[in-house]
Order: sequence, then structure tokens, then C-alpha cells
Amino acid sequence: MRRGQGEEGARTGRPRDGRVDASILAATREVLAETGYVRLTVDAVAARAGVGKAAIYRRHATKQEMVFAATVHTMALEAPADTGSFVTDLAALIDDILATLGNPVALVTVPGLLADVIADADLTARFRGTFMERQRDLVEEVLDRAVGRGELDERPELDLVHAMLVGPVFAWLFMMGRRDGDVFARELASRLAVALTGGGSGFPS
Amino acid sequence: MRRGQGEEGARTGRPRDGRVDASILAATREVLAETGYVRLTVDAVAARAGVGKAAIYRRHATKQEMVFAATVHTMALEAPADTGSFVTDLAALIDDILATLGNPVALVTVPGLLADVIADADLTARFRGTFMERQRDLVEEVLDRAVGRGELDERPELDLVHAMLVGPVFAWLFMMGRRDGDVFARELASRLAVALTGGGSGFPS
Amino acid sequence: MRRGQGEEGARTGRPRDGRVDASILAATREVLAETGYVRLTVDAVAARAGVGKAAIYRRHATKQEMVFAATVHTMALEAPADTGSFVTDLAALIDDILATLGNPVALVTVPGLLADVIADADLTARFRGTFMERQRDLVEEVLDRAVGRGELDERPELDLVHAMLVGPVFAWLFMMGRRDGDVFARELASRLAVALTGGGSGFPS
Amino acid sequence: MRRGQGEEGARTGRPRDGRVDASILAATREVLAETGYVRLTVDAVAARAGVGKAAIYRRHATKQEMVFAATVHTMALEAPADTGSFVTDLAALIDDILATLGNPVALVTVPGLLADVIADADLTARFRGTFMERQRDLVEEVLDRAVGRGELDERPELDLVHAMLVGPVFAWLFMMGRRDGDVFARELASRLAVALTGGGSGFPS
DNA sequence: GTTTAAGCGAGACGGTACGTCCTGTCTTAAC
DNA sequence: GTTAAGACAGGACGTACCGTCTCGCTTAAAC
Repeated sequence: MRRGQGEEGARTGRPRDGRVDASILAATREVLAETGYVRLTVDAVAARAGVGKAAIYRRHATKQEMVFAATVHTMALEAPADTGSFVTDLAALIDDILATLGNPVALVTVPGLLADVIADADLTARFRGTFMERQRDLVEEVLDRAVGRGELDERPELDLVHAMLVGPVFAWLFMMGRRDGDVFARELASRLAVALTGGGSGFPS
Repeated sequence: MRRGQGEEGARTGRPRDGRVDASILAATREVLAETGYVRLTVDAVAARAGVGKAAIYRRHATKQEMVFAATVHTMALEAPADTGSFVTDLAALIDDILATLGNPVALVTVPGLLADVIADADLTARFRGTFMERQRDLVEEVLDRAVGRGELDERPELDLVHAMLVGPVFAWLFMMGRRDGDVFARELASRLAVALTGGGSGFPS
Repeated sequence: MRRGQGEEGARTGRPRDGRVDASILAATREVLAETGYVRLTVDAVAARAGVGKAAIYRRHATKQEMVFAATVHTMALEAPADTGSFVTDLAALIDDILATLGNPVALVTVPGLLADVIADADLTARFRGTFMERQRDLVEEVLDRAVGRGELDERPELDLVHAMLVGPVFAWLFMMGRRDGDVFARELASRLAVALTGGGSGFPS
Repeated sequence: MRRGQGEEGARTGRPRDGRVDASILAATREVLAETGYVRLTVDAVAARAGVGKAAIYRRHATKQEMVFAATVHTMALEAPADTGSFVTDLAALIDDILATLGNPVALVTVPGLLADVIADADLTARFRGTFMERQRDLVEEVLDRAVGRGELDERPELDLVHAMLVGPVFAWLFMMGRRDGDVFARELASRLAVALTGGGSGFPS
């Protein structure tokens, strides 16, 4: 019987060893860093973690879920501090997204994992309900602040803005293969601020 | 010898049968449409095409290259007609990209293929040298026209604009899973026109 | 690790399932009986045995070794009872060899398997070290008995006698394609007794 | 259309090139000598012969027939001269058979070819009708001479004697893997003479 | 303290796809 | 119509990975 991690039941018997959970996730990230998502195998993760495959499948229904747990769940973006202006708020958010998708493990994981997530309805729901939802909330927060400051008249369509933020970062990293993100992030934030406020500023000079 | 289409040599012997090339690519697209990229198998393509596996591997070194040839090579965007204004040019280009990435076959192919392309240096080079390069040229064309019309003072960084065009479309389709592209495309074009011209216009009302 | 039956090590983990060993060998014999050695495929054996191909290749490095294990290893001749005279001992031994090489499975297996065994140094060594060696021991036993009885003055060269026993049976079955072995076996025994004792008897009348 | 080598037809057009026939058979023997029957491929023979595969298949229906033609047809035993006594006639015949089966090409060809011949009814008929029949005739000749000389009272069953001659040679070479044939041949002839004459002689001392 | 139930590492299991290789047929251009 | 070259359909090979299951053992809570 498979048992989700948070459920009840399993009242007797030997409890799960928390160190096993941790070493599986750590090994997953190590193997990802070494071989990339496409070439990662569960056996390699088990061997690296010093763990049996059963211990992995007791915790994660599929390889995809394992990688999902090892990467997406740690991609929790923190709420960006209020930097005082829309454009700098945007820049901070973009930096966050760039850090999330552009770190060495994510670089070799995100496209493959995304493909498998999309091919699985269950994972898609979880992906959208956690990672995307969280990101969307941050976008909303930043937009609401700008409205509050009077920088925006009204909040634009959330998904559109979301796509305009995360999409270019993804394209920059995975379609163009560029690794020089800093200038890009700054410039993107500036352009998006213009796009959304309908003209004017950009970064304060 | 592998993949000899463009090479010289092989001057004698039975020439490749062009109908085999075509039926492999057609079968690939059919199987993709039915099963998606992740569940496509070479045997299924061979059976569907009425072809031996050797005929496939004589043309395509791996399954990935086969799918690449069957999809990316047919994604050749046509040069967008001059619609008279920057914003409508942008809208036309976005519509093109949306049609390329959002048609039924692409929807079940692009994420998986992209993942495998990125994991393979050779395919990455070909992907960038053909599909991305072509797209980039179109972006350049549209920007140059706008400069010529006086709508832009100078041409912004090409890759940045490219990422701001294709990225949101990708995110909309594959991260958010949305299939209602028309309004999105119109709105995106409008916002990007603002972002790049530094304010003002948007669609003519 | 390949073929670990007799080796130490591999002390942990799930042990090999003896029923799988048995069903592979049984299925091999069934498929042999139906299709013959040349047309036997590993997939057919796996399907018939209800077993994955990996389970087969975990036990047998090649198709040849699998068939070898399924046939030669079961061809263990039993030690012939002392029948009281050289000629009847010989007849019994020849009957045994005839039964070993002439049963329905062996008839469609032996020539092809022998060819592949000879083409593989490893299998040749195993074939000689088990099947041939065992047979040779029986020949020796029968000869020694005859010496003990005074029917032979001294033991003739063992390999020569061995070849004169098994060779004609092989030729009869596989070169001449004859299936009427009983009279042949009796006559052969009689002639060989004469050849080895240097004249005289033959079967008691 | 396939066309047996000896048939008429093919009245017009370019005549077959006799050098092609010869080079195919020569190449077959060369490749056999190098790789053995089991690992011989038709492509290798074609390449070695500097010939297209079609030229081979126009002459030989299958790989087996090609090897058959290249080897068995050249194994034509010559009629043994009358050496004056049964035992020396037998020795000469055995030497012939040993030379036929024990030469370098035959050593790596006979078992595999025999296996394929047996698996094919057509080839079996040809094999028996030519090679075996011819051999059998020689056995008959030698026996008849012995009867004529008064060394034998009556001619024993031909197939039995045939099996007792060729079988041990085959076993010696291919089952026991022995390559020291001379003493073996002499001893075998002597023993068989005893077996068939019912005692007595053997080689004249 | 014993019992019990589940966890554990190891690795065998059924299944499926891969990419390679070989056979016997077919197709081209050259002769 | 034959030739050399080589593409063709078909099908088996042996490898690799997935997710499940089984072995003997360990570990903590329940009794």
C-alpha cells in the first residue's frame, strides 16, 4: 500500500526514518546536478542515497514526483519586501524567479520536469496549485502595491502579467541558453514597468 | 553513414526513397497527436509509416532527432507582411508564434522535445541555429520596420525582445495551461508595443 | 552480476525465485519442441514462461547458454547397470545415448546447439567438461567392467571408443536422418563388441 | 525471378559473368575461414568478393545454399584406389573423410551448416542426394571389393557401416575437438575392419 | 520483556522501449 | 539483362529503466 506522507494511518510499526527522507531528496539533487533530469535514474538516486528503491517509492509514487518534491518544493519564493516602487519591486521579483530557475540544479531539471509534469494530470494540478499559484500571488502582491501607490490605475489581468514575467525568464535561460541574467533582469523589469504603467519612467536614473 | 541527406558521397546504389522520408515524418506527427511525445515509440512510428526501424535510424540518429525533424523543421514561420504599424506587426508575429506552439501536435510535443533538445548539445545547436534563429530574424525585421517608421528611436536588444515575445506565449500555453490565446495575443502585443516604444499608443481604438 | 548460482556473495537482496529458473527452462524446452532451435527466440521463451527478458538474461548470458542449460544439463546419463556382459553393457549405453540425442526436443536442438557451442570457447569448455566428460566416464566404466570380466585384455584408448559409440549414433540421426534406432543400436553394439574384443562373440544367440 | 544455376532461360541480355560466380565462392570460403559459419554474413561475403548482394542472391537462394555450394560441392570425394586389402581401403576412405571434414574451412563450417541443412527440407534432400549419397557409394565400393576378395562373407547393412565410418570422425573433430587425426584414422580403420570381418586381422604388421 | 507491524537495504521481478544487426528483396544508374 | 551499391521491410538481439515485490533484518510502539 502506498501512503502519502501527510496522512494518518500507519499507527504502529517502525516509523519512517526522517534521515531517509532527507537523503533521498539530497541525493536526487546531487544526481540531477551531475546527470541532468533526462538521464537521472531512480537506481542512481537510491545508490547515491544509500537507500533501497522501496524506500523511495514508499515516499514518492513516481520518479517525477520524487524530483518534483526535491526541487519544486524547495523553490518556495519568499514574499518580496516592499522596495518602494513598482519597477524595483518587479526587478526584485524577477531576480527571485531568475534565481529559482537559473540555479545549477534547476537549469538541468526544469525543462524535463516541466515536460513530465504536463504529461501527468495529477502533477499538473499540484504544480499549478503550489508553485504557479504561489508565484501568481507574489505578482498580485506587487501589482496591488503599485495600485496602492498610484503607480497603476487598475490591476491588469493577473495571468497576463504572470506570463510576461516568468515567460521571458524561461525563454532567456532555456530557449536562448543565456546565462548572463543580471542585466537582462534589470532591463526586463524596466520594460515591463513601462508596459504596465502605460509609459513613463523606467528605473530612476 | 548517418543522416546523409545534405552530404555528398553515396553517389551509387539505390537512392533514398523520398516517400519513406515523408511517411516517417507524417507518421511521427500522427503518433505524436495520438499519444504525445513522452509515450511515442519508434516502433509505433515505424509500424504506422509501414517502414522498418532501420529506415528510420538511417535518417535520424535518435528518436529525438526524428521528432525534431518532424516538428521543428515544419515550424518554419513565414515572414510577416508589413501591416503598417508596430503594434499590429507585433500582434501578427505573436499570432504566428501562438499558432506554431499552440497547434494540437505542438501542444503535446514542445515541452518534451525541448527538454530532450536541451539535454543534447548537438540538437541544441541545431535548434538554436534554425528555429530560434529564424524567429529572431523575424523579430529583427519587425523592429527594423518600426525604426524605419519612426515608431522606435533605436532597436532594443534583440534577445530581450525575442524573450519577451516567445516567453509569455510559452508560459501561457505550457505553464498556465491556457488554451484561450486570441485575447491574450492581442493584449500581449499591445503591452509589448508600449514597453518598447516607451509609452503611448497601444492598439488604435 | 551474471549467473550467480554457484558463487558466494550476493548475500542480501531478494533471492532468485527458483520457480522462475524452472519455468524458463521448461518454456525453453517447449518452444524448442514447437519451433526448433534455429527459430527459437528469447522473447518467445520469456512470453511462454511468463517472465521478463531481464530474468532470463540475469541467469543466462546469451540465448545459447539458455538452451544449453535447458537441454544439455538435463541430458545427464545415468550410470548403466552392470548387465553381465560387455556387449549388453554396450547396448545399454548406446540405448542411453540414443535416447538422449533422439528424443523429440534433442532432435530439433542438438545440431544447432552444437554449432553454436563450438563457435563459443566458453560453451565449448562447459560442454566438454560436463556432457562429454560424463559420457566418457560411462564409457570408461563399461570398458573397465569388461576388463574385469576378462572380456578385454586391456582398455583401449578411451576417446577412440567414445567416438565410435557416440559418433555413429549422431550420424545415424542427423546425417542420415533415420529414426529407426532400435535395430541400429543392437547391431552397432554387436559390431563394436567385436571390434574391441578383437573378434568372436557378438550378441549371444 | 530466381533462377537455379543450371537451368536454361536467360537467353538474352548480358550473360552472367563467370568470374562473379567464382569470386563469390572464393570469398565465402575466405570469410568462413576468418569468422566461422555462425558469424558469417552475406554482406561480408559480398564486400569481400567485390560484388553486390543481388549477384549473390541471383545465384543462391539463401545464405545456407551459398555456403553449401562453396563448401559441400567442393568436398567431392574421389573414388579410392584399390589398395589391395579391406583394412587399407578403409583407412584410405577414412583419411579422405578426415581430410574433407578436418580442413580449416570445414572445421569452422560443418557443424553450423549441418544444423541449417537439417532445418531446411530442401537442403537436406540435396545434402543427402549429393554428399551423403556419394560417400555411401564409396563405402559400398570398398565393401564390395572386400566381398570380392573374400575378406567379407556378405555386405553388411550399408547405412550402418556408413555411420560407423563418418560418425566417429565427426565426433572426434567436433565433439571432442581433437585435431590429431592420423593415429586416430589408422586405429579406427583397424577396429572397423575387425568389426566388419568378424575378427582377425587388423593392419598387417 | 515480548510481540507486532512496519520500516529498512538489497536486489529480483514483469514489462516495455531502445538502438543495432542481419536477411532476403528491390531500385537505381552504368554497361 | 547483369552489374555494384545500397535502401527497403521485417524481426531478433541484448541493454536499460520503471515501478513492484520479496528476502532477512532492524526498530519503535503496544502490550
